[in-house]
Amino acid sequence: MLKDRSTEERILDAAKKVFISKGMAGARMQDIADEAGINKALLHYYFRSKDKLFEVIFLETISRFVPRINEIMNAQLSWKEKLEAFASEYIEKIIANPFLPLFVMNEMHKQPEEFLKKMWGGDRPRLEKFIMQIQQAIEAKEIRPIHPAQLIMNVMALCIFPFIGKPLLQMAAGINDKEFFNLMEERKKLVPEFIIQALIF
Amino acid sequence: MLKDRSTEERILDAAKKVFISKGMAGARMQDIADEAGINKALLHYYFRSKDKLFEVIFLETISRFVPRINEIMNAQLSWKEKLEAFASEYIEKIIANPFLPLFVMNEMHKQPEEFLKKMWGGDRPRLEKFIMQIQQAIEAKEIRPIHPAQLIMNVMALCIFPFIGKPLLQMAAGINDKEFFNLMEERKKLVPEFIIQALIF
DNA sequence: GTCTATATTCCGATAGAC
DNA sequence: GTCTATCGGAATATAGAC
Repeated sequence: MLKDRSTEERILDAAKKVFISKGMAGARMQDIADEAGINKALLHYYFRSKDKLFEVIFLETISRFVPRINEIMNAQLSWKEKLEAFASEYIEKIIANPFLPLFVMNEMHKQPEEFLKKMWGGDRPRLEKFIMQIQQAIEAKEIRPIHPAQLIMNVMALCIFPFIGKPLLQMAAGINDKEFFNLMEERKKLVPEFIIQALIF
Repeated sequence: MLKDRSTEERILDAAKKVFISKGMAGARMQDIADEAGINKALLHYYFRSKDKLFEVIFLETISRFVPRINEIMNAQLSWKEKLEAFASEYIEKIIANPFLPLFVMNEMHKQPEEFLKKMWGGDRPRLEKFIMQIQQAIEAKEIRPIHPAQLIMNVMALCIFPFIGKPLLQMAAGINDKEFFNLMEERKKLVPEFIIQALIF
């Protein structure tokens, strides 16, 4: 807790930490106040309600993750390069924010309709160009036939799931935190390789 | 709500539905009472507290999913057949209980220590045999070298994640509920194929 | 802006009639 | 066993002093 940071900034950092680790329903305003080193009343002074505070955190958080998808998927890159860039960058990001995927998935399930509008207000992921590249690679007999949606699911699953299922995986595979971290680092290269091997003849 | 089902049974069904869709923290005893068609007091009559009721639901739920892992992974099957059996059976099960993965992942993250003890009290997943088969296949140059833990992550990710990330995937890939269901059916065969193709030379 | 104290609402749990 | 009514605590939110 640095003294020179503004109170509002400290609240936002504290709220992000608490909301992401406990979820909206599990988070307590007292937890956030303690984490920020202030009292509850100040939270309401800066942000009217818990709902408002949550909304700020939520939108700010996902806005740091969405735009880069479009940058990668619409760049002048081959489908292989896009897979490599996506896996590498997003696994890297999630390593730095390991609780974020479960948080986002939870809130997406709870607020399906209005969430979508706010999350991608004019900022929907645009995968058409990538999908066309895949379809062309299929027609050119470069890769096996696959529904583009299945491929997208596989990419997201392989990048995101290990962080959501970490406890399950640690139990099933018998690995500790350090080993888990090393495996995640390795996945930045392993995931695109795995996918490309599955696709090509 | 069938009249001839016992009150305890109705409560358990209602609690399962509410807990799985809202999580422990988000679920209300009133919600469960309404869903079961009774009042709150009866919940406490049958199960002392919310915690106790949740524990019953949680253990009963996962116990229907864990043992089958050991059955498959220790059967007299090749590593390919085990992958096919696991993917097919678990995707099938999750299609019938689509909200269950997110529920289980959430509660695993919240109760890491005691969760593990209860979840696998003498019933840990035993993947040693499968792991040895993979290592032997690697040594025999049948498949590419891969850390067994990475393979296990990939299998679980490809089977489980689509249900957790459904809203995200529907947004990214632009698919509706009916199309999503069809894709999940297709995955029972697609996932093992995808993995095997990625593994073999 | 920041605090203490308090109001208000919500929710799990219990008491007691039937 | 099942209900209504209510308690008691916890959590969000507000009032008001400084």
